[in-house]
This record gives sequence, structure tokens and C-alpha cells, in this order.
Amino acid sequence: MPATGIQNSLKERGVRLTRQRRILLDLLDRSGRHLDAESLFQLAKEKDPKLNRVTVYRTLTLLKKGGLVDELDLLHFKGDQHYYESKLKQEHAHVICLRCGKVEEFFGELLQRLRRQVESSLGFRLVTARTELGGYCPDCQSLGAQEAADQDAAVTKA
Amino acid sequence: MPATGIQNSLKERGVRLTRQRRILLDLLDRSGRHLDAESLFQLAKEKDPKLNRVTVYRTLTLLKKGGLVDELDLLHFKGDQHYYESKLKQEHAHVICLRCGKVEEFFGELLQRLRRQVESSLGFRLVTARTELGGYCPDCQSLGAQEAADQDAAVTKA
DNA sequence: GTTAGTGCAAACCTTTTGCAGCTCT
DNA sequence: AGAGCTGCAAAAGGTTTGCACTAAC
Repeated sequence: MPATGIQNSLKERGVRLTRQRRILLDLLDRSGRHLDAESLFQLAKEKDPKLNRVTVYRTLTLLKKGGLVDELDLLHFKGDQHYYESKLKQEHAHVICLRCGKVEEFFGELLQRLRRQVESSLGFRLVTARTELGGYCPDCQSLGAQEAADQDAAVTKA
Repeated sequence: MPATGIQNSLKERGVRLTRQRRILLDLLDRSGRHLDAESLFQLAKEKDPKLNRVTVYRTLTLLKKGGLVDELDLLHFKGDQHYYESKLKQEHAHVICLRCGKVEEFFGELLQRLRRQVESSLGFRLVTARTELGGYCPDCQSLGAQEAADQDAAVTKA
């Protein structure tokens, strides 16, 4: 298992590369999906059945503090857990389908422009950006609209 | 206590306006701050000591489902609680100072443009947008940079 | 050999649920 | 009157902490 992406960054900072961390970082680096702590734990357990859930949380905290991962919640579509992704990727927004849960990524110059505009108009120096958009994907659009109306009706009657 | 903002919207939907809801909606409508469930509960308790925390959560759930409030987490600067604000206001981003916790709002045409661009490029129909940016406010900038370096050093040694 | 990191158990914090009784319309 | 709403107690879900043992450097 060669050291990749995040692993190199940590090494440079002199953080100990334990067997457990190697497994977790490797999963974060190469996983396409957005992983939450529990999913990451389940995947890691396949590689090392003794690896503890707590170690997953501690590693994620370390990476957050080090600014190596972004924390998302994908609009809490599936619950209150958080999702993590390597920050090595280019900045992007997450677009979540509120019916099927599909998550798309949106890249584009507008995001950087927004950043710059906020920095200059408010005088902030930004280090983190998170944009999450919710709606209905093409496949779910008609169905989603229907359900939304149903739910609205339900609220009305509630 | 006249029915305002959110209250009118609910009334129109035929949702019962109980004493408790009036108190909660009133607080949400007029509070300048971003309130989390617990703060809202504490404020509400001043007006009705019998009002239960659970009622706060149920009311917030109702408002979320009805699309009357937005849910934020302000990058979890202060913990894992969620914050709520009336959706009546114009769309805006939240900009959080990672040192002092100050929260600024950023309005601007770019946010709508981002929305439109995502809709047309991914074919989504968006109903929710949330942009949270973290960094250092003008006051904290030098100090914040120092602490960040310290923290980095701490991580390095950790 | 040191000191950081891990595993285990238990605690914690925020939020949700079940149910009996109360209240808004 | 009657469905909807509330309060209370208890549980659930996700995450953090204390401590003794282990392993990376």
C-alpha cells in the first residue's frame, strides 16, 4: 500500500503513520463515494477486523484539524451523520436529489468568484467553503414534485 | 402578539396555531441571531416555563418540512447542533469566523447565478441552497493566522 | 525507550419516539 | 366533539472521553 495523497501530507507533518491510519487514509483517498464515519469504519473493518470505530473518529478529527478533509452533511438527507472527502480535489458544490439521494458535484469558476467576492466585500480570509444544494434530479423531477405536493398536503392536515 | 411572517404562512396552510407555536414562531421571526434548538428552547421557556424541549424540536421539524426555515450548521464551529432561520429573507451565504465565531451574511447576485448555472448544467430543479464559508474576520486575521500555525504545530507533534 | 496512538467501555449531547392527557378550532 | 398538539419519560443515533495497553519512531 503506497503512501498517496493525504498520507504524504501527514508524513510531511511528522504524524505517525500507523497501520490503522494507512487503511483509513487509503480508503478516503481512493473512495469515489462520500463516506461517513460509519461507512468508513465498515470498509476499514474488512481490512482489519480489530480496527475500532473510535479510531475512525479520532483520525477524522485529526484530518479535519489539519485541513486535509472537508466535512459535509449533504443536507442531512440520510440522517445527521457527516461525510468526508479529501480536500485535494478542486473546489466544488454538492448537489443532492431530495428524492433519490443522488449526489452530483458541480465544478465551476463561479465558486471561486464567490469566494473572492466574499473576501473582498467582508474582508474575511477564507479557508473553507461548503456549498450544498438540494432539489430534484432529472429522473426524479416529476415524481419529486408529486411527493412534495403530497407532503405539503400532509403538513397542511397535520 | 400579532401573527407575523412565518405565522401567516402556517395559518394559510391550516396548521394549528397553539400558544407554544406562537411563542416559537415569534422568536424565530424576530430574532436577529441564528438560533439552535436549545437557545430557542431557553428563550421560549422565559415566556412559558412549561414549554417542553420536545415541542421545540417538533415545531422545527414541521417548519423544515414546510420549507419555512433553513437549517444551517455554521460549519459546526460550536458543536453539532443545527441553527434555523426564516426562509423569508433573501438567499444569502453564511460566513463564519473560525476564531471568534462571528457570523456574517453575504448577499449577492452570484448566489442566484450559481443556482441557475447548476440547474441548467445538471438539469436539477433546486429548492434549497446552503453556502457556508469559514475563515478569519478582519479583527481576527493576524491572531487567527497565529493560532492556525500553533494548531498545525500541535497536530505535527500529536 | 518514549510518547503518540489504539481499543474498550462508558459517557455525552442532540434529537426522536411512545403514549396518555390536554387544547385548539 | 374530535383530531391535533403537548408534556413527560425513555430511547436512539452519532460522537467523544478516560484509561490501560501497544506500537511507531
